[in-house]
Amino acid sequence: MRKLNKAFYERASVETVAQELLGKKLVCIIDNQRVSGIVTEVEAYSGRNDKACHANNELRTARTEVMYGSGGYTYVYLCYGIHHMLNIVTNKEGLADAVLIRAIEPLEGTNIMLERRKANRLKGLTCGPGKVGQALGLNARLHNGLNLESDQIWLEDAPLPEPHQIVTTTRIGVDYAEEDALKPWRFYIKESQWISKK
DNA sequence: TAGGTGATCTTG
DNA sequence: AAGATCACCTAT
Repeated sequence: MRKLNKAFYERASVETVAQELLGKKLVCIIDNQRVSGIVTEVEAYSGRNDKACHANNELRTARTEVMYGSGGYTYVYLCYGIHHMLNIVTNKEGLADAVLIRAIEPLEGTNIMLERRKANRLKGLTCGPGKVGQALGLNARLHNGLNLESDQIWLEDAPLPEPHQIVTTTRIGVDYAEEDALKPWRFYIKESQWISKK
């Protein structure tokens, strides 16, 4: 299956890219260990008119810099001192949008993911953004700004889920974002067993 | 339902 | 230079 390319990520609508990432295959080769999974839950964040986004109000710092680059790169950051969160940078250079990968369905390398997560069953293994980062072996210092057409991490094309299989809700954990907390920018696959919260 | 955890950002 | 904040997870 072919890798999703720059044209896919550089599109102007981050909500569209977010929805279309559902069902795609995420492959990661970190520490020589190949693991993969199907994307089951995502959230869109926009650098303009979205108080929930780290790059809101054109905020430009060392951390947010990668989001201002062109689409098709990783944005990995540490949250609450513990969780390494994987985001996909979208849109053109200068426009800081990103999609948070919140859950995947484990596919290849499940033994490695179980070991990294110190778990003994697939149920609950990768349903939540912190769990995804841990299962993939991601680290904010090492894996921020990676090209998604590289051989370390990429997404492979797959058929879109039917519209009726996609559930749309508000985003998790963004209550502080006032009116933007109401944006319906979280998307997940309805019947998937790997969802952070139904 | 509370607490752990540490980088990041803002304020003084 | 210090303190508040934070796109979460796990265990009581």
